[in-house]
Amino acid sequence: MAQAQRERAVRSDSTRNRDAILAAAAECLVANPASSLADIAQAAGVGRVTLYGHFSSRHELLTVLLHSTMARVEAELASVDLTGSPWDALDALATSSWRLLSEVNTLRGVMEQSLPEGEMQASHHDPRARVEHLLARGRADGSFRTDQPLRWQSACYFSILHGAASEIREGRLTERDASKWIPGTLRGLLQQSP
Amino acid sequence: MAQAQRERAVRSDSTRNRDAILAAAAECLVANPASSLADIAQAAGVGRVTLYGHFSSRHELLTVLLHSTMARVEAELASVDLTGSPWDALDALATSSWRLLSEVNTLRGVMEQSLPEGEMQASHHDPRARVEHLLARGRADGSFRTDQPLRWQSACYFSILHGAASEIREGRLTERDASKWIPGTLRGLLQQSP
DNA sequence: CTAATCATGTACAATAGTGTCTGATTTAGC
DNA sequence: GCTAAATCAGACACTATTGTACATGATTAG
Repeated sequence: MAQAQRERAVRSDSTRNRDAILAAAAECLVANPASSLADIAQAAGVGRVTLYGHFSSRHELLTVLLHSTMARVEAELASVDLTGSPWDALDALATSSWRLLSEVNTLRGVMEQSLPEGEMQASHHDPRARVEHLLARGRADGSFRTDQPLRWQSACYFSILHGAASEIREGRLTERDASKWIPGTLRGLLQQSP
Repeated sequence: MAQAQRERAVRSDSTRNRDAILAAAAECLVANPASSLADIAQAAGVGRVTLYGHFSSRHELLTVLLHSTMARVEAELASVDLTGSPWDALDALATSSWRLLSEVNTLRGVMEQSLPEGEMQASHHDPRARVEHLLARGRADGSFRTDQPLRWQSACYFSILHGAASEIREGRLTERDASKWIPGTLRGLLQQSP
């Protein structure tokens, strides 16, 4: 078996269009979760039928998009050095990933109501696990406050990141400002109460 | 003018059904923003045509629902005593309103993508104005940290409340726990850094 | 240049939601 | 009990989206 004959290599514009479709899908769906495939195809600069040449259904497009975005997040997160103090690790993790994390979060929401029911359990590593691991370390060595459950602190962490992304989408905040205020806010969230 | 003859009073089951429809709409739309009018009518225990007897279109139902929910929020917020210390006022405001606030926030999101474009500017008082007024007072008297913009702190305030509501919807948090952890978290958000 | 691959446009069927109309039936106010 | 008001079920036209089929035109590797 194993592709007996690949008489021709994959055409270059094919992969280029495929990437354009995925990029356009991410952009459209984040802006408006109810975007149709026609909208996405138009935003990608291809015909609607071409989209079906690459993804056999809306469901498949969403699935591939979610997985590819999560893979980018994983790659980004894996490259962050978390060996320093919990505070430094927190800053590094947040500033390097808040943008992507909120995107994957939004896409996850789109899929949840696009799929019949259920499905969706975290594919690969849940980014939350990484955050909670860091939180556990900071709590263990006395850096972070421990009068609140770890799960709650994790939820607040993502709430802040997601909220910042929303503010940006609605034009009330710039990316630069978000990057500037997020670290200090997360510190306030986790430091011991006086 | 002014209803020349009201030969009959409004029938009681009519207003009862109207209320049931609004309640069901809030419940359905928060759970699934793409709920159809048929879903809502069924959840309210009435026929689909009866719904059209009360609201001439999906748009009108959403508008009335948003306004009525915001009116409840306004009433709830107006009854909160904010004259004490900024910290106490913050606790009171958050614990008495986080549930409703997140509901109105979700409905606002549903409407934004259901209306053609634009519209939607805050009807009546934006609940945010009330929060920002309190924030301004706490910043002025030195209670809250001032090394971050007021708008950012306001955004974080709503992010925490909205995030807590999301966690509850997904079953990872109970209402009791949310009420327990929210005040302490908001304090950490606003207190001076050490 | 050549030939296979891919993109394109149009057309079509199937499905789902919206909004309207009809007539029959039940309900509640007086 | 009478009567107006409100409900209900079913059917209809309209629109939008999804997914498929087919014939034609463009692109690119070799």
